[in-house]
Amino acid sequence: MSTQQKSHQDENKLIQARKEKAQQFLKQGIPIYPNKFRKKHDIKPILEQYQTLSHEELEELDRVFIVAGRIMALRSFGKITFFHIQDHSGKIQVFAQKNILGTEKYNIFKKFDVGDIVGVKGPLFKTKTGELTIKAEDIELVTKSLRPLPEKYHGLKDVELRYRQRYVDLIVNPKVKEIFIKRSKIVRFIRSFLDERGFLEVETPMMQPIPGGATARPFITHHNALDMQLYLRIAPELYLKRLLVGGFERVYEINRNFRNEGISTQHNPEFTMLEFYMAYADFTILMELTEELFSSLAKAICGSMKIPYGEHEIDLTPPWEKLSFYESLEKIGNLSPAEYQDYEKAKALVKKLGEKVVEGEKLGKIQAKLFDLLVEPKLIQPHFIYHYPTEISPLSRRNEENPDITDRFELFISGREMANAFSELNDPFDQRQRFLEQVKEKEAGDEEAHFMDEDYIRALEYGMPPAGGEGIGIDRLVMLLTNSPSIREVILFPLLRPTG
RNA sequence: GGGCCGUUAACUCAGUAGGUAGAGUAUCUGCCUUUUAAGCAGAGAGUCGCAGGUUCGAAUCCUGCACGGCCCA
Repeated sequence: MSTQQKSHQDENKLIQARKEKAQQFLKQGIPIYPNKFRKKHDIKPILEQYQTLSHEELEELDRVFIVAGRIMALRSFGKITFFHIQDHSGKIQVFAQKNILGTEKYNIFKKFDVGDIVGVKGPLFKTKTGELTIKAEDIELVTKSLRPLPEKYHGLKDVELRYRQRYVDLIVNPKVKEIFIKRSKIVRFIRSFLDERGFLEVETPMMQPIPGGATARPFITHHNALDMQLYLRIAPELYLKRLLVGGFERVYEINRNFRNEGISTQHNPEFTMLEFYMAYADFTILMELTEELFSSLAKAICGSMKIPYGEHEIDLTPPWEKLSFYESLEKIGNLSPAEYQDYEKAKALVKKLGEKVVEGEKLGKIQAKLFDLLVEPKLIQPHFIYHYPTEISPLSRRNEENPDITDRFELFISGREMANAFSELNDPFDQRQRFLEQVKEKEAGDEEAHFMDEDYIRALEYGMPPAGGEGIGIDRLVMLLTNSPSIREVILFPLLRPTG
């Protein structure tokens, strides 16, 4: 269906009427999309500064305010009208009176609709009910709105419409706006947290010839001029570590990753990730840094280290619980070493729990599935799970005492993975072996297995200082700090199938 | 991929043991100079998601499809 047909189809009488009204304005010489009005004041500061003043004090103030915003509610009484206008900062009531504006202006104003953007000039006063209000001496149309807004009391509830037309959601649901303001504050907090500690923010490729740094299916694209296949990145990790080789000792990047996988309340194909790398540090130092980051973030954003999430209260006060991967299988998963160390028994158990086991899958991977099924959902309060099997950690440094496990941890809160960190593997011999293992798995049919990256090996051969590195899912963090049940509530435009 | 649920006016929602499609908000008209989910009186507004089927008759029952939500994988 063409755009034109489509736009014709979703016309309705209300839109028709507004279009006709707009034509009437034009005929009267009233521009419907002028760009001449210059507002001087934001609404929120006006409310904050003058809310407490008395009637008399406001009268003595003798100040004219020039504000602009969208008409949100209109209560008309014939010769007077009350309405609210909403700008980016807040909402204030405006009082329009025929005697003050004059008949001509008042009659034009009376034709304005809820949703129109208007500019208002006038002094402040307080109504009988004590609401701080602007007494309009002038009102002009700044932008005509052609579509009716959702119902004023219930707002826009239809989840699908809210995501497809987020602009409407943002106009009518103040809580949605708050989430995205918080999201911005969270990201800004993280940046200054890292900047203060000497980290350098960098940007590395989103389009990569070899996708690396995570086990995930990539999106594939093609560059015409170079006639080459490119992948949207699944992680920035290998590029950031090349920068450690290059001599930057503390780097971070906050940006989008893309994974060609399913969509759920916790997964969007593109999502935002923080990754940071710290030379001359290891995973234990990162645990402390993570505790510090999360707890100070909660305090700054939510005002407390104890925050509500769903039916739980999450306590982010450090220090957090720490359990090794195998300890967690035993203590939280209630498994015995005999159950999770025996390949056949572990495999049978995974199948019994309803998860598939791919032929030839290694024990580490099966243990990870047991963890996902039996442990992860129970980790409501913050838990560091550390010492993951080497088989499932191809970029992590081996533990000095036991080469079958790595100096790696993941952080879980509210039953979800929030961070993944490790002492980085900087031994090019070992890294090559690990890549070769991955390539074998890829050849055996595991689409998520890592690619061999010869240039990355070459970089390690120049020498990468020992380092700790960590990735934190920003969307999930925002979900946690805004008490949002779905990742779509914290992504402005989540991916949806297009309609018709 | 599987299961369950949803889709009715611009928005929020009712609805029928199968029998002419409803309310509130919004819109339009009229009255109204301190309202704030303003009020009062009146009017207009719907391919009941789409396509088939059963039936004298389907928004309602059946099948398929689309989109979405939740849960599982």
